[in-house]
Amino acid sequence: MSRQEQKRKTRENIINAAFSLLDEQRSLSAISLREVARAAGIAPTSFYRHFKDIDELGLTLVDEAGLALRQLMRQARLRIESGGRVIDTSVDTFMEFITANANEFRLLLREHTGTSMAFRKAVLREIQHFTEELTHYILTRQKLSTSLANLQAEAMVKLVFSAGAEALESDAHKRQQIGARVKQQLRFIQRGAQFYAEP
Amino acid sequence: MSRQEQKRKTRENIINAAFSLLDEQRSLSAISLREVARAAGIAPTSFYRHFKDIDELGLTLVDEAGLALRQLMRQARLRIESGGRVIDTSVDTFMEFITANANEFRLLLREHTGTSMAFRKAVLREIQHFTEELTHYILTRQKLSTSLANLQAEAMVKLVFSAGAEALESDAHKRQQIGARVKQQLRFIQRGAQFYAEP
DNA sequence: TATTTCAGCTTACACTTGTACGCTAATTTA
DNA sequence: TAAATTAGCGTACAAGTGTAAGCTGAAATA
Repeated sequence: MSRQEQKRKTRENIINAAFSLLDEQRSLSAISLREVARAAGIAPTSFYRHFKDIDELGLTLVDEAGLALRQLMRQARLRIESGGRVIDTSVDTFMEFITANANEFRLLLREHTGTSMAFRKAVLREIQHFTEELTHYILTRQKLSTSLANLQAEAMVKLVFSAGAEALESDAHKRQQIGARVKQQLRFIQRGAQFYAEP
Repeated sequence: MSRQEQKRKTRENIINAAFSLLDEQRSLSAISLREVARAAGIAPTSFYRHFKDIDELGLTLVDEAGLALRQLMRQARLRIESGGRVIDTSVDTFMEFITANANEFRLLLREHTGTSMAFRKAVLREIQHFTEELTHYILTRQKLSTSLANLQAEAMVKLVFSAGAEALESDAHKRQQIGARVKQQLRFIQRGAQFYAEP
């Protein structure tokens, strides 16, 4: 096996090992370099061949999670364009996402309010990206000013993420209830924003 | 000084010391018993005379922060009853609260998505209490079913807390903007819920 | 083929952590 | 006053941490 190839593979092992450690009980700041190395099957000091810090690994993980989030958005868009109702389809897709990518989403949630400014900013960037896309989408669907659309999008994203956080620690049944509730709440916002748009 | 009195005082020192350590960079799970003891001016082992665990201290801190939150609610109610506009007054009061009690609010925010199930549940209880009170209040002001009022209250609380999180790391100017935004978003929800109430 | 590069290893060190154990001195109780 | 209680302390230990230093063997390069 080529050297490059091997290195890339080990790096991937480290990343996967780290994600596997980020369950309900561990945050980024609570996993140690040695622990990650152990889970990745390498010596502690070999870690440095791939990342300067454990913080550098952390930022990489946030980026990866953000990537997954963007894939989610793309999927939701596709489903909507092939005839789904906007709110229902979006929420359903989101709920599927956090089921399939629990640790990635948990990472984003936790580090959003976490102890590292760098991590918080990294997560915020992902969320803002999410919000911007939604703003743009709203503008194509409702007759609203940009600023109203942005307010609406921001509120919606916050509610959806907040519902996602709840769903993350619920079983399938409860999760469906949460989904139904947030859908209704999103409709409140949609109607309300529309109201303020009219002269 | 009486023994009881002295003990209560030391306990308070421990609690204050812990709060002072919970700044932007530290979460409950990241402060060590020894650190708290050091900051409180006692020997590490003396800590055990007051708390079984550092987790027991953590729950105490969450309770204290929740208490502060309830005081905030009472103050908002008073201001509204003496003639303030509901949404504006509530948001303004909330923003004052997180300015004056930054570390307490930060604790609630962090542990809400934190690594300890016990802490998450403790915080959730406080937020639910908040939501219930708001639901009740909405019912006295708007003509809505209980379930619609509850949906509305839940959405509002989530947006306010979310805005609080943002405000926590902003200066006074930005904080005011955040306040203005969330006020508008709350009006969306209010209008939207009202819409769905009509036959 | 001879040389250089470098991913991964072992060893080592100085720290920090939680907490068990037993002592002291002052307050409380009898 | 004599005895009991107890808040707080000092010492000690095992376990974990990050990371510096230097080695090895195989792949890449010349």
